[in-house]
Parts: sequence; structure tokens; C-alpha cells
Amino acid sequence: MSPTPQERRAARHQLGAGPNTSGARRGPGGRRRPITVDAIIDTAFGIVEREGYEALTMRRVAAALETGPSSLYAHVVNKEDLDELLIGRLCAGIDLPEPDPADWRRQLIGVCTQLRDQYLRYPGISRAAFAAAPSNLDTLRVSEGMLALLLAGGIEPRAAAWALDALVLYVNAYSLEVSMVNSRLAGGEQHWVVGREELMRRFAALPDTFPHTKRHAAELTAGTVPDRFDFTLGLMIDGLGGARRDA
Amino acid sequence: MSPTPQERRAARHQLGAGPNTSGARRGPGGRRRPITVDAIIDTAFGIVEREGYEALTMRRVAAALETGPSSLYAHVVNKEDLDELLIGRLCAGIDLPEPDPADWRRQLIGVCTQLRDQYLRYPGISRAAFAAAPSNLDTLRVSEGMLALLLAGGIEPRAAAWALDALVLYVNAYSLEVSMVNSRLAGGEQHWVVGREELMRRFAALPDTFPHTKRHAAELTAGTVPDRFDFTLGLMIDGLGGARRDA
DNA sequence: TGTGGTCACGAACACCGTTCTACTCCAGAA
DNA sequence: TTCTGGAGTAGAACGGTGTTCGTGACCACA
Repeated sequence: MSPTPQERRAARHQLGAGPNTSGARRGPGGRRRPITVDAIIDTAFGIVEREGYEALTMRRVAAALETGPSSLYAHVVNKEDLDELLIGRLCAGIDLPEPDPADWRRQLIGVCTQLRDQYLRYPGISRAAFAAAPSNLDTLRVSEGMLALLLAGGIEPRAAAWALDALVLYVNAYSLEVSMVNSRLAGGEQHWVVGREELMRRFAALPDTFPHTKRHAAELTAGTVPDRFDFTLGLMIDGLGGARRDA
Repeated sequence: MSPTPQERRAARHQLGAGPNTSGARRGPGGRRRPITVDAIIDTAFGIVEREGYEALTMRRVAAALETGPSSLYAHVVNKEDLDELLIGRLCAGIDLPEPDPADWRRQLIGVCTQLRDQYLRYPGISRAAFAAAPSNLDTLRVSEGMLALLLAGGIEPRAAAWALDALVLYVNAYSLEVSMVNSRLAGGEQHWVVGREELMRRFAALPDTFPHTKRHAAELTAGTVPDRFDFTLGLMIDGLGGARRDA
């Protein structure tokens, strides 16, 4: 009766009319809490939050659940499937505002910032977001919300659709890069990632083949990381100015 | 006398004043061509070009060189190091135009397009570009060239530096996503990636919770993939309009 | 001719995702 | 109450990964 993992995955991509099957069944005697998809997702999130996406392994999840790796495959098709479930739940937690035509830019930036913060909370998970198919219902929900904001801002539908793609892609890429740099800063003792002042010193010490990089070493290394995020989002959204429907 | 792989890596990041050591040493009797860093890079590129970045394995490279995996570690520190070498050589092949203040936008788009085409020629290799440190001299050369174009366009240095980051990040992300979709289209027989018409049909069949996605299914799936690339680049570069130095 | 050092390579270690197969345990039928 | 079937669990194993260790061959030079 309970659907096989493959069926659940299909439902996730096709139509959300599934019965949801949220009744977490457990034995009355409570001998040992049975493995559920939700339990798998929870422990997976815990691992990623603590040790990063690189550490997210089927074996690690199974060990945290005090079982063997093979037990997971009764609930999850794949590691790829697990990734998709994680991205889905992450997207499900995003607040989508009611579009306000007078404030759509700030609203849009707010959604992107929520996404970024969630991605950064689980370092490296945006790598899984790259692989997530666009037909997943949870990610589609976020896309729909962002599309609504763009349309409320009077952006022409075709430009809105393409800008949506660009924004989502940038948020993913930004989060992935920040996560990678952070993890290398934390993990390696004497790794190749260097601090800002060291990077600036190194830029200034470059040969004369790099005149602009040398001269503007200060600007190149200036600004906090979130500053750059806001800057780029502004860049893209302001670039949409020419694509207004009423223009 | 010949530098250890670690020393070569350090030289790659610190100063390009190294003697280059391009003399591919080989035995006069020519019993068997010795393994060189260049030979490793060449065969690695071949593998990625033919079978994608996922197939790039130390063992695969070693097998193509008719040796064991451990033989590579005398010339290359790591797989990460090999990745960096690949990105470096790829960047070394990029043509950087002499900045023309009247044509800097087209020139900049041209450089980005070159990067994209190289990334797409070696599917999935942009994943390695994400991990490449910005202190690599070859990637720095490309950054320098793009920075020169932005400055020639009269963009304020700080905005130019941040826009540079944003552009490079977007090109990487775009290439990675396109590569992933392509590989899934080619590899899986009945995979989850669906064609455009099927995706549009599925969008149109969504429940009423997705009104905008339903209504604009045509726009959402319209346009070729390179069209979207040019659109986003234009978005970002046009958004720079307000950051002109002379404005 | 000897010798030292560089390089190559087979074997092994610890991991990974995934599958096969046996086994437990409980719900429902007789 | 007993039997039976099936769902869920788990151990062992397969083929793959990056990386290291120790051994061995080879060539340039003293």
C-alpha cells in the first residue's frame, strides 16, 4: 500500500495530488523507531549543517540512524533522489510574499536572500541544487513566487522568465562558491585560500603584466561577501529596466 | 633539480617568474615516453572532451597513459591540483582583446563567450572552475583582461571589480548547468530531464496553485540556451550603466 | 665500473554508491 | 491459537574512487 520510492519520486515531479502519506507509522510497542523518509531527510540535514555537503554519505546517514546503508534504499531511490528531497524541503521553507507592485524589487531581493541564507546554512548543498530538475514541485513553487514578483513589477513575460533563470542560477552559484571558500578556510590548516590582506598583498606584488589588477588591488578585495551579493542582484534587476511592459 | 609537484603548484600561485621548464625531457633511446605534466593534462582533456568531467579519474588518466594511478602523483599533487591545471590551461587559451573604449561591451561579451565555449567543449569542467583559487596566474590573466575592458568602459573601479566577479561566476554556473543537462540527456535512456515541449505541456497541466507558470509556460520554455546567455550578460552589463565613472 | 637518485609501478587502505540475499517481525486469515 | 505472507531491516559483497607505501628498474655521473 505504501508507495515505493520510485512512485513517490514520480509524484514529486508530475502532480502534487498525492495523498501525502504523512502518517509516520510506528510500532505500538515502540521497539525501535522505524526508518522514514522524513527521518532520513532530517538526519541528512543535520550532517550537512554540521560537516558540510561533502560529508553527506549514504553510509553516514545510515550510521546516524544506527543501521546499514542498504536500509535507506527502501525509502529513497538514490543519492540523487536524496539530494532532490533535501532541496525540496529547503525550498518548501521559503516565504513567498504577496506581490506588491510598489515594492517588488525589495521583495524579490528578499526571496533571493532567503534562498542564499538557507543554502549557506547547509554548506555546499547548493551543489545539489544545480542538479535538481526544474519539474520538482517544491522548487517550482519558489519559481512561481519569484515569477509573480517580476510580473507584478511590470516586466515583460519573456524577460521575466529569463531573468528568473538568471537570478536562481546566480544565487546557487554564489552560495556554492561561498560554501567552498568557507569550507576550505575551516578545513585545511594551511590551505591555499588566503585572507583578504594576504590576497591584496599578493595582487600588489604581481608582475607588470597585470597593471589593472595591481593598481586596483584594494577595490578587488574590498567589500564584504554579502555586499557583493546585493550588488549583483541590483545589477541584474536594474538591467531589467528596459524590459518594462509599460515602457 | 626538477621541481616537485608542490613547488610547481606554489609557483603557479605566487609568481610567474619560474623558468617554465618546458623542455619535455625524454630518453634518447625513446624506450617509452616518460610521463610529464603536460602529457597528463593532455590525456585528461581528451577524457573530459570525450566522456565528460565525471569520467575524469586518476585511474582513467593513468590507464590512458598505460601506467598505474600512483605514477601520476610524482607529477601532480592531487586531483584538485589536476583540476587546477586543467582550468589554467583552458584559461591560457583565451584571447584577450586590446580594450577599445568604443566597443568594450561587445569585447567583454566576446571574452565571456570564449570562456563559455571552452567550458562547454569539455563538459562539466566548470565544476572544477568553481574550486579554482583566484590566485592562479592563468585565471588571473583572464580576470585582468576583463577588468581592463570594464575600466576602459569607464566603469568605476569598485563596481568593475564586483561586476567582474559576478560575470565570471555566472559564466561558470551557466556552463555547469548546461553541461549537466546535456549529459543527462545523452546518458540516461529515460531520464528525468524532459524535452521542451514535454516541459511546456507539464507546466500547462499544473494545478491552479501555479497561475503564472501555467499562463506563461510558453515564455518560460522559449528561447535557445545561448539566447539566455546573451540576455543575462546584457542584463548585468546594462545594469552597470549607473556606475560610469564619468556619470 | 660502481653508485646515487629519480622515476615508475603493483599492492594496499579507507572510503564511496549500490545490490543481493537472508532474516525478522507483525497483520490478518483460517 | 496457529499459520502464512509480505513489508521492512540489515549484513555481506561488488565495483569503483583518491591516495600512500614500499619496492624495483633505470640512467647520469663520479
